[in-house]
Amino acid sequence: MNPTTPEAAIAIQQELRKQVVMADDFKPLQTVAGVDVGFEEGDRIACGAIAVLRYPSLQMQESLVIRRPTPFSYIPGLLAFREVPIILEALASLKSPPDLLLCDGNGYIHPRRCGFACHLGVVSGLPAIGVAKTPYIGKHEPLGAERGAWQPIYDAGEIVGAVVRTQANVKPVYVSVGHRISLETAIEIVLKCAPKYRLPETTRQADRLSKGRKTPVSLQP
DNA sequence: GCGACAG
DNA sequence: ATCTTGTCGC
Repeated sequence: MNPTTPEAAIAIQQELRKQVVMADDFKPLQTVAGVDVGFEEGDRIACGAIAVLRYPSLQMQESLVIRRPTPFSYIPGLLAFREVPIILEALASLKSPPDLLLCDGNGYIHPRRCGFACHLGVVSGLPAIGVAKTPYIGKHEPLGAERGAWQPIYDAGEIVGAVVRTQANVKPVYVSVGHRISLETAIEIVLKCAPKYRLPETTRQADRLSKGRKTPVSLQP
């Protein structure tokens, strides 16, 4: 699972995509985890963070941060090979594995239908959802301004994900299947995890941790 | 052929 | 992703 060339990495993605399960396959959620990777010293150090929250209260249950040398530079389409290894290592150190992962980055919204969330979901075996902050591929109809509004994203005649408005009059997020979940359920969970801010609470906490911040970002100020 | 391109 | 202050608005 450690490709030396982009071609080898692409070959791995094409194998992993066959293992992606795009239907709900998990027990009632008790915990959801946000995963994020930040970088320091201008890309030399990768900082992997995981925030495990209880569901649906979204109260922090466990968090963890680890630092490792950065494998290689970012290549569009191959983000997972740069960030999945450190997250896998962090996951293995948790007291108890989360019931579902909310990833920073796309899942099925990917040129080969195997973005970060699919990749991490398959190799970890855990249910996963992709939540990206900016568009990557595909097109969609205009989106309503109210919280909860969403539109499917199409690419090559296929629905690959959805643009979802998590807060009224705020930029939407891009949601897609990672592993062991349907797009419909993924949208529902993302909305439940983002009751107050644009990004899911899981992602916000993991992001805070990966940036070395110590004080929790407020959920109820 | 010429850009665009998650984090 | 990261480099970076103040500033406009609710």
